[in-house]
Amino acid sequence: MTLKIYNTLTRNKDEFKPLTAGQVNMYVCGPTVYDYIHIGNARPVIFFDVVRRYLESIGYNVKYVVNFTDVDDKLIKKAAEMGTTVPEVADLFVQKYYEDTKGLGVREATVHPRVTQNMGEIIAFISGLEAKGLAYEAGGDVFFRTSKFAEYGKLSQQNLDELQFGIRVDVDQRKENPQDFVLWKAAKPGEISWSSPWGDGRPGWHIECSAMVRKYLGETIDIHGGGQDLTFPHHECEIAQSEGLTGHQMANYWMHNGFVNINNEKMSKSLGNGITVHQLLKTIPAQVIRYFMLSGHYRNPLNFSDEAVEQAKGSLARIENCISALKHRLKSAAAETGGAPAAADPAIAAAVQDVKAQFEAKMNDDFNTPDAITAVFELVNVANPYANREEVNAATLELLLQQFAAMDDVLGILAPEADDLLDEEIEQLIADRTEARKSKNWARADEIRDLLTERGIVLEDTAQGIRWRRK
RNA sequence: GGCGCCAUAGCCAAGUGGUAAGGCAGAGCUCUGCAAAAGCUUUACCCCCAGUUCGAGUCUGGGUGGCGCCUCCA
Repeated sequence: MTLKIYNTLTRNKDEFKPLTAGQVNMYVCGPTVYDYIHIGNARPVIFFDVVRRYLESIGYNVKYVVNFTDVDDKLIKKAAEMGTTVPEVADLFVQKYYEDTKGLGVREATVHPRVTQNMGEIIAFISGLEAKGLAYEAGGDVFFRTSKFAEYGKLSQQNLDELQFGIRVDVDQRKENPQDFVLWKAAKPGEISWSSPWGDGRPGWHIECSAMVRKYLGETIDIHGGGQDLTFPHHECEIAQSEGLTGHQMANYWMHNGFVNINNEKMSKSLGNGITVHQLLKTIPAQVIRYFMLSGHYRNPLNFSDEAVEQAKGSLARIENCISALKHRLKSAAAETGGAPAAADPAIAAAVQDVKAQFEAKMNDDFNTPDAITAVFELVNVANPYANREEVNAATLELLLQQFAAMDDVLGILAPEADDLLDEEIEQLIADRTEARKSKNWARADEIRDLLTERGIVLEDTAQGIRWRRK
């Protein structure tokens, strides 16, 4: 079974073939660290984390690079507002990025390079472009000469004659062509700057990714990803720079995720409806956020709302209850079988194989996470009836649990193994309730159950004794 | 103006031309001391109009509605 990836470059689901067998080099455009990351930023963060996890799960060694843009106009503005320096703003929000993404269960990238720590490579890159006639200097700024790169526009399939340049930002009159873009910006008085052959200044936005991709991953990489808004101009410009300089294709597969709307509206500063991950994690478990993000296909728009969160919670509860039931049965099953290991139930084993195959087939189909989640529910639909049987065996329970774990290793939607130690007081209350129930003292039993509910512990009476879980 | 995306049940969301997955919510039932969890049952003329086809949610054309990008927004 082969992995297919929708490639923005070809507008087609292409079969994935890595440059080097068993190895995937992948770059995703990271945040500009001038503020907390918001729910929109969280989508590529979570989605590409899942891409990376899936590639690893099917045996690839993945080198995953996510950059930080730690100097630009927004940082300069923020530093002025906060009465501090650009590096301090950057350090603060890089730190917050790590905290928030860790909170979302995201595995750290192989490398998180920062623009300001790669200034030599960036300047060398621009010099290389200049030497090839692909860049020109004008008053301390350096621009990319798009007229010298015939394929400019191939990623976004834009017809340059039809583009309306300057629709949002006035065209700099020093440009030879309006579509030329800046590689190096001369510093204004007092601005943070680095010295260069063109005077003091700082890099333009696009050049950092070209320079860091080349440095950390090579001239041609396997996968380059980011939000769909980056297709043009950002990724288009990266291609122009990198392919202009090296003469080699920059990335074989270009992936772009869709946007997150909030209550069916575009998230924007003017609407004031931005939500940071930092805020979100205070009230919503990370697993619920991940489930929500993965419940839609990554290229489709996704609408965030209270209702969507509630639905994600409810859906996850079904999976978690199932796993909780399996674990509970496993405890008593281990005691019942008394050491004689039984083989897994063949019908269940076959069903588990089907689920495994379904999960992989869906992930192989351009990372169809909504359908992959359906495979998880198919397993729930197999596991629940089994967990309700009078007789179970440990091997089957373990097989089911392993398959849940394997899928969750990719999706990361289940809460990590909680510390099952209850305080003595709570243990005692549960024991008291069991006594009360034996003597049919229902009032006392219900009283204790209510007490525990208030403490966030849900009790479930089963044929195999009390099962409890944290709410 | 150009390029591109989307439209499936109350909600979310898949769907390779061959009788429309899955989840949430709702209703009823079973189990339970009562619950919870679980199980069973239950809900779609796939935005509209043409066309191609033995057969269209799926392909083509035309509408309608929503959205993204067009130089620093994921």
